[in-house]
Amino acid sequence: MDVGPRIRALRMERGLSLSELARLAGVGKATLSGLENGLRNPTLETLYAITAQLGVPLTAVLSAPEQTPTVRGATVGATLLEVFHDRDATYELYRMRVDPGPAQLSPAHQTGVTEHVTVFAGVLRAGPVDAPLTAGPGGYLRWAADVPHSYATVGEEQVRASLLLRYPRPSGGDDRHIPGMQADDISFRRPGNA
Amino acid sequence: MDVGPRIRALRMERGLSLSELARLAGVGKATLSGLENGLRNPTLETLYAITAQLGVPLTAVLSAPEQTPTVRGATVGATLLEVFHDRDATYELYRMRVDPGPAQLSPAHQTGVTEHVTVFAGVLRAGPVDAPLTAGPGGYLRWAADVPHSYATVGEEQVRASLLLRYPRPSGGDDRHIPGMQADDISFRRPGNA
DNA sequence: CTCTGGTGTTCCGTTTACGGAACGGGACCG
DNA sequence: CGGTCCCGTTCCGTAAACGGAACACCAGAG
Repeated sequence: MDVGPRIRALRMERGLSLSELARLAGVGKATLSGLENGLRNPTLETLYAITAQLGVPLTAVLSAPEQTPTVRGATVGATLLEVFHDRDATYELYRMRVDPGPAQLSPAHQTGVTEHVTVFAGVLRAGPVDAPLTAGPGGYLRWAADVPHSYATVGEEQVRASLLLRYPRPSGGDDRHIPGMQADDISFRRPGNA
Repeated sequence: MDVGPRIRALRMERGLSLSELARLAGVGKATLSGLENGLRNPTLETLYAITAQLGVPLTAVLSAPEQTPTVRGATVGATLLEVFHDRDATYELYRMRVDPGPAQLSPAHQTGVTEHVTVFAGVLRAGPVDAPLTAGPGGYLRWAADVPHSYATVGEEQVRASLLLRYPRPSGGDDRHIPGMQADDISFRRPGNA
């Protein structure tokens, strides 16, 4: 939630001095300085004026820290994940690459979480450690993610897939649908290949 | 940037009264009330206390207003957009549905922004208003989005597509690749159908 | 009807984020 | 050396976001 370092990094990237950015954004130098150093608690208005001038949305400086696990590549040949997440925090979309080698393990998530994987390339064997599933290109897997689970390639080909992490609905709690968005919508399945 | 309505909606979803949420979040009722009604310009600290209590990340209530056009269903048969966005704010992914009828218009975005559309179903005619492009199922379109552009169906079938909004790289500025993510990765194209 | 317990809004004194100006510190030049 | 021109930080009066209390309103109970 401390946006200071991020703001400063973005400003530096653009080769702007503090004075310049303050002038461009129409905020006081004192404000920007204090903000970058974490000495102030900016209002949305102030923060927006600055991020808009930097050309990034507010969300760029507000990483949701504990909400996005982001298990990015721990060891060599490990899985590599890229992150999307929706605004209601009910699901997160990852790009996954699994390289040949020992299986990648993922700890149990909170109860109610489900994982949906659609394979693009390669053959993936993934799911609960005691009952993994297998899918090839175009294939689709799904499992409850409240137990430890694993990902591994079958054969020597790298696997490319999408991974959808579904969190239980904040209210209600049924798992039937995401409002305005069907699971199929992001399953990357070939059209006409139900 | 007016987070009020979103906060109120989230609170309602959870069946919380204003007084309850204010107490849970440790903020004054006056603050929450004024905030929901857009009469105040909250600090990050205040906003975070509330969103944390609602169980959503800050980003859930901060739709980047003019950065995400989000032309959600203005008129009957209008386009409907669903949002993803990455954490580096270099691209945003939408699901798009275009219903038959008059073309949907979108104003120019900031310079350097490109749009990439991949059609799932139906036939789409979209692009700069003076030079639209056409694509059917599996087809792919791309154009610079710094001019007004439009979306329309060809024929009476509803169009379903993905829309990728690419913002210019903060540093560098070339359009060659998204770090760790190739355009192809999210093009929804059929594998083996370059 | 009155009373009680809840809602959300408004009043108001306190706290604090705000921007302009003043400041200290280098880099460069004469 | 002094003078100039940037940088980023600190000072300080003003504007505004803050929380607590008072308020108007409504629903149900007695």
